[in-house]
Amino acid sequence: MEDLIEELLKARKEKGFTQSELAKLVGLPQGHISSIEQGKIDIRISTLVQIARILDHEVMLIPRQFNSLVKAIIEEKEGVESEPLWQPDKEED
Amino acid sequence: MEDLIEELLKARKEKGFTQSELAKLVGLPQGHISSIEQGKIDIRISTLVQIARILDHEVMLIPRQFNSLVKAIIEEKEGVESEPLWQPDKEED
DNA sequence: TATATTTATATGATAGTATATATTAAGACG
DNA sequence: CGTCTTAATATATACTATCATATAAATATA
Repeated sequence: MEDLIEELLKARKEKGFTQSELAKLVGLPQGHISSIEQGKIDIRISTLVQIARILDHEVMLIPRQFNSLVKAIIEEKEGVESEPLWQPDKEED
Repeated sequence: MEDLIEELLKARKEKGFTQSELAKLVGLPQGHISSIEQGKIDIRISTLVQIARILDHEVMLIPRQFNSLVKAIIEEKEGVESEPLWQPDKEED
């Protein structure tokens, strides 16, 4: 859960936003961004989604079976050319 | 944001849990599950994460560029054999 | 030091949460 | 049919935490 917060912070820095800039874009007070990034509060979903969107991210529910695959994609862990990272489960009908 | 809630409901049904069963597993009152699934409240991250975990899901922040790919994987949209769904961006150093 | 920029804190209104209770739904059986 | 019982979902009220507004502290730069 703190991971999500860390990612928000990382994403903000990557986009070069200050807390105030992000706050204005999201429509929240800057103080909230501060509290959030310090892990002082347990924000609501709508707040998370709002911030994530401004930072070009989407909040998604990932079925556990796909966790590592999705993480690999996001972290762009390339290099493993030997076997495919993913192939569709044979479930046709 | 309501999508996330719908997915929680779908996941609960798929696992065959009642609201009470889920509530007990998560450690929340059943009434919360009810309110959540009715979309009456804007729950906190920790609550979302707790419920998701019990339902074998993980809450993740997906960079926008990977949205459709991740969705395709999750929805197991197989069949598109012609071109690869994903290949690593050439960013090797 | 003075000034500007960025981040952190304090306090009252709003909304999620905990506990308990009520409503609804479906079956069993006289 | 009627109502008894049990399971499943929904609501009511007190308590706690987020959120809004404002202010303070910290950091940097000249």
